[in-house]
Amino acid sequence: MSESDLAKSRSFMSIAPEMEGTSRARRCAKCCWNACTQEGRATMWKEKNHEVVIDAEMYNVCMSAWNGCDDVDGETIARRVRSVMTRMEERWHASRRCSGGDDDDAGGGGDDDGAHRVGYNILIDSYAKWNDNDSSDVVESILANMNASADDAAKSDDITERAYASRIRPDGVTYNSIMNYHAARAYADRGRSAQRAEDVLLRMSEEASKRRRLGGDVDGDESSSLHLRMDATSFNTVLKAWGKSGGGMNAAKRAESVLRTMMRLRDEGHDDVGPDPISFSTVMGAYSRVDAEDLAEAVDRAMALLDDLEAAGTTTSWSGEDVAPCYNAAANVVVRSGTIDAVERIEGLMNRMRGNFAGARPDCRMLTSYVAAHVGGDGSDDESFRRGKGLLVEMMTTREAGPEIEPDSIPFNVLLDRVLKGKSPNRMKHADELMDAMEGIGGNARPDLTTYSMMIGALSRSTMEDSEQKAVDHLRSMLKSYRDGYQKAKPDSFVFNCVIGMLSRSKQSWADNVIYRTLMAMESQQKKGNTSVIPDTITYNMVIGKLAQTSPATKENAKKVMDILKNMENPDIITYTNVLKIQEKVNPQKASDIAMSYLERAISSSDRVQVDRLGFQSLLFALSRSCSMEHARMARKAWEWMEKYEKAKKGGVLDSNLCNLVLVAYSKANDAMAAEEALLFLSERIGRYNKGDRTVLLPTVVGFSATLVSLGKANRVDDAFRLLDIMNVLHRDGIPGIEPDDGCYTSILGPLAQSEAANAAPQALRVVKRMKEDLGSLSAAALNAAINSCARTARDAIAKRKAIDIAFILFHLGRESGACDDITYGLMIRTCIRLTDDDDTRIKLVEPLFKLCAKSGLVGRMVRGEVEKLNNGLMHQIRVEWTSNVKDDQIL
DNA sequence: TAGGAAATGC
Repeated sequence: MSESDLAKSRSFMSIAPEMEGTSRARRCAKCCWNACTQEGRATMWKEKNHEVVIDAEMYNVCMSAWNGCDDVDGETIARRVRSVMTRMEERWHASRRCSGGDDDDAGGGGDDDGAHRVGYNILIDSYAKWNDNDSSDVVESILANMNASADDAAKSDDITERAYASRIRPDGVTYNSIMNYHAARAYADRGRSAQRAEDVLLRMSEEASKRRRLGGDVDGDESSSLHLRMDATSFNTVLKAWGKSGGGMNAAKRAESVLRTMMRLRDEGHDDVGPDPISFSTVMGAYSRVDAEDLAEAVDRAMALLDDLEAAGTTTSWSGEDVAPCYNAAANVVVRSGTIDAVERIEGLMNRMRGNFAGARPDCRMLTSYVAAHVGGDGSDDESFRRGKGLLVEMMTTREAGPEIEPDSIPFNVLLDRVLKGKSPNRMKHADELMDAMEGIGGNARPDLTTYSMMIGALSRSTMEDSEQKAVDHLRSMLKSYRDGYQKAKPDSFVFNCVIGMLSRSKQSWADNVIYRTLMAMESQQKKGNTSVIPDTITYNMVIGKLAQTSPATKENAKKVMDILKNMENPDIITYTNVLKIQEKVNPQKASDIAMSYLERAISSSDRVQVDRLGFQSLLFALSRSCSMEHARMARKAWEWMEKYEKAKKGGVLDSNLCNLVLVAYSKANDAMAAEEALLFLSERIGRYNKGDRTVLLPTVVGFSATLVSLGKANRVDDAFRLLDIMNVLHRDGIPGIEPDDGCYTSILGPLAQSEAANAAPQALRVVKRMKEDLGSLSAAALNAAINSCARTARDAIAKRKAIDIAFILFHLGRESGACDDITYGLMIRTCIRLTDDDDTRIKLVEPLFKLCAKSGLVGRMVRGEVEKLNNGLMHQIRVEWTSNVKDDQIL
């Protein structure tokens, strides 16, 4: 930055306070920002030339400009203001250090103003705009530091230091800003922040009397800074805090008692803390936010407050305009109370206002309550809708002397809200009529963002067949209205998302095309600088949801989904639910990796848990499809984490089906420890159940089956039997869905057959025998799995001989139960072929099997395949039998 | 430094 640039910035900044309007405020802020961030270089330049100095005032103007920007979010404002302040402080401290004795440099720190209370006041004010962030301690420490610095500097013998003390000492604005900070945070914290605001008021009062006692001696000749005066604003800010606190009747009464303190102080002669109309309307606002059952009492309190207002009005110069908000607030309490005579009471209020304050007349806000009183609380019948609409149109229609009440969309929107929430079958027709009326009146009464949001929102909830067409039409007229310069119709992400959501659910053939065009329109709004239209998490979720829905799932779509995910700022659980939905079909291993990393983050982050039922299910499901032990362990960890969280919160995420998924994950894992850990998980739960905890969630037969799979894999048949015993006990105890079925036995037998254990065949026989005992019959699946285990395991001749015996025992057990199918014969033949070494023995075993098979009409593909493996001679013999016994269609 | 309005996604 050159000298002239800096000079330009300076002169620009000097006119900044007169500037209004967002874009100009921003431009100014940007200019100041540039000036201040370039300040390091400017200082170097200054040191050479002894000329250009960015002084405290320039910093203050810069901070004030940022603080005044209303089209950036509060966090940005607070960070920018703080950043300017930090530079200013650094600069100030540096110049104080070098001014100590080195007067070589005439342009050095000595002539610098240094930090000023105005800057800190702005800083505190900017923190109040940063929502969802607790800066209470930061803000309080700014105040404490200002006081400490001032006290410190005031003790100095140096006159410059003492002047600094007077510049930095907190003033009334500082204290009011601190209270305003707490008031801004008070929303629904049930009075904690309001109490803090009130505490600050008390401290302010103590500080004011302390300074009065000290008189003008502390800060030398700059004694004006010792004046600290409380004013009505200080008290009103505390009233606001109680009103916003969400503390219901108690908070409203606290507010009223502060108001009564103001009246007492006024009566004692402290005129500048006497209540003004704002005080009264704020307290009445607090009464309008009490719980439903307290509203009747709230109406009485509001009326009593009006008595006090009117009494005070006789000795003040309040105009009708000043007090109108109080009557409006009272009318609002009346409407909320839902009292039957609301219309009459509001008419009474209007008369009362006119009678007590000359020139007072009802305004748009009063009209809003009046119309709301006409249509009542629980929706409206056709008659009261017409009356309400007629009233609005009449009052806002221009006559010779202009309209009775300035056209405004808000009372229309209130009526529209009631109509849309009402039960009249004509409500959509009424809504359209109302929008036409708004259009007809024109100006500020034209449909605005709220109107369109309500209409489009209502359409997206309705089942009308052409609702998506209507919503699209509304969005179009909104865009046109905004394009024509109507700022109140500035679209935001909500209306776009709502329409896109409807279209993505639509069955209309044109919907996909219009989704695309709507996204384009969204992008174009963004490009034109409409900052309230940003594709957000919900937008992306709908797009991802749509991609994940397409069937069959393709790799291309999965990749698109992953690209979107990568670029998303705040993917949430719904995003991941959709991402997993498509990845599971395309690449299950990747799906479980994604689930793993999401859960790792969720578990380790200190933030509030953001996992809902559906999301948790898809996360566990993804993990349960993996073969990795790490994933199984994560499934268990996530379950236990969620269980702990639910215990504290009484949520409803977990159920038996989700519990099953943990055990399924272990059953898939290829790891020696899997069975052990699955049992541990299970026995911990059963142990709790046995100790009398009836709330513990147990898996169903699905989860137990999965555990039996793990045990089968590990060849732990005795443990499997114990588990079956436990299932029977629990079943008899009345736990639903836990009785062992034939699938349980198959679960043990299947992996047993896959295992390479030498004793697999006798183990399988034990299981089959137990199955027959327990259930009275066998299933083909179980039987086949057992026979299969005979074929795979035997190594030496004796073991082979034994395995064949077992296979035939199994076969006969199967025949007793009528459980043999074509696969059974195939497996038997395969077993015989594999476990015999000479053709004689082989044919001796296979031939009767085959005959039996053919006789039962069970020659299938597998039998055919096995028989073809026999050498030619044998093949021939069997073929003779085959062709004489088997019909063609059975061969195929 | 007060006061009247709306809402989307698995």
